[in-house]
Amino acid sequence: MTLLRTPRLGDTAAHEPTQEQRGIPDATVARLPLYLRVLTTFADAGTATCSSVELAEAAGVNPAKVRKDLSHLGSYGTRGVGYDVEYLRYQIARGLGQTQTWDVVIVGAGNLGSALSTYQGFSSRGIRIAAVLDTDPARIGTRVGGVEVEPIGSLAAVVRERGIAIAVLATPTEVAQDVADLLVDAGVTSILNFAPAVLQVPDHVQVRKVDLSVELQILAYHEQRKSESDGDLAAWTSGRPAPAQEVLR
Amino acid sequence: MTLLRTPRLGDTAAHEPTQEQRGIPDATVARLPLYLRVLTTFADAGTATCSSVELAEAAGVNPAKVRKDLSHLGSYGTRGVGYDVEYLRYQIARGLGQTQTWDVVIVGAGNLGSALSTYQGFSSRGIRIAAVLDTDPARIGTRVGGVEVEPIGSLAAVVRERGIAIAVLATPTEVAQDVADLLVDAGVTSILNFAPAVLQVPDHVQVRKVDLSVELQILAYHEQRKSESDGDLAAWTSGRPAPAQEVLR
DNA sequence: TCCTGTGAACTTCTTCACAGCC
DNA sequence: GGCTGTGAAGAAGTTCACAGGA
Repeated sequence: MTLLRTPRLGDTAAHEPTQEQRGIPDATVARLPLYLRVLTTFADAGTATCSSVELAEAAGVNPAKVRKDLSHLGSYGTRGVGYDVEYLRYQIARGLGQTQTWDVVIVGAGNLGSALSTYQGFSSRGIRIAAVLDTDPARIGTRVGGVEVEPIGSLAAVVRERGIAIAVLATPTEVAQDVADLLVDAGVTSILNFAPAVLQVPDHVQVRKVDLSVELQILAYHEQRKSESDGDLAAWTSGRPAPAQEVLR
Repeated sequence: MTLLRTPRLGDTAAHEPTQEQRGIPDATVARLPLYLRVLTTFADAGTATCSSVELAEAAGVNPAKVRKDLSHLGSYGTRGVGYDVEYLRYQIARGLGQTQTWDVVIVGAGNLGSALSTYQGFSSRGIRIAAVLDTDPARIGTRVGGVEVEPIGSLAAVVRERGIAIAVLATPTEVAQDVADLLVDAGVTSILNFAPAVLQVPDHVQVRKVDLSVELQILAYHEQRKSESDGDLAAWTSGRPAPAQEVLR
């Protein structure tokens, strides 16, 4: 047995990313808002200081992960003591870009769009619903969540005048790509897509997708596995008929 | 310097996971529903066969990833040819546990709960909204998406009688933990949580969280980075005042 | 003593590249 | 020749464990 190892790439330390602040890992970015929320509850409760363990417990993650995550922002803790709640809160907010408020346009004033428009909790997280658009004349002019629904034709003007970079796509799937094209043309560079469609957009536009049925399908997969190991290991061949939900307790 | 290394765990190869079918990687499970959807559009278009490249393009992922993902289910392709659309569709559905329909209860008939109740597209993915519950007397008895809203007191009976394992938590944050406790007591073992709260549940209950503001906050973070590198590298010190959104094109 | 910050081990996921079969 | 299935490399993320400052 030889155990030869090819040399590793990525050892080109010649041009390091300069310093901190050059790119926080995706996984960390996804957790920072969670820490922020926890710190806000701490602050509301009058807690001035917290340890990584306390933060971790409240956020439901591993303490080492908290420390590693925070270390990507800088060294804002004090050894032997912990983190100053207010100071850390500010630093995370700054790292996330929450020192400014981001105006967002929602396209689609259906059930989901309306739900999002009325969602309490955006404003305290640096998000403001600046406009809601729809094509349906019956919806245009009505108010959802304090914002008047405007025709989709206003998109370009709305984006330009209100300096909007982020859009929420909450239309039916069939028109999702067309709306995405309109958004890109209007100058939007980030799209949160609730339609179960793969959007085609230029490279400079980022898309995040939230797929509600996928989430349930994932849960269903794990439920299936539970019920498989839950006694009836027996039926385990191939396309056995659906075992009826009563089996699931 | 000693360089002592604690012995490695996980070398107990004595009890290997037996075979395939023992656990599909999480990342793969999260993508299978996407493939399923693509295959359905292929089938609707009359396509009988497809390659990993075609599937990958339609799903917006890397072809190698598609093949690796599918290999976790078994060997259902034909070398030199590709995959039979119908056959693969069935195999993925089976792998995901979609040969049966999963009844789901939604708790909270507010805007979000209503939006979910009326969401078209669950049914074709093996999900059926079996019940919608709320505490508000004004909502009880009304119909959302063809289902009559029932009082939260019916939870235990509903879960038992309809054999429900999966719940959607779409209540205000303040009551989320209380409702989660009720769900667990009623026998629910999977929760899709839309409330921005970290739920405390027993080990046998799995929780997936969808946090709408977090998604927007992540997009905002990347927007911030774009605008930083977009010319004004200059202002890069510390808590500089928000640069007004006009900068963002 | 306590708790952060971090190198390094470990795990998981992604991508490459090619052997093998049609 | 074309395309799958997969070992192995590479990248990213997680966790451990401990050095070191308060």
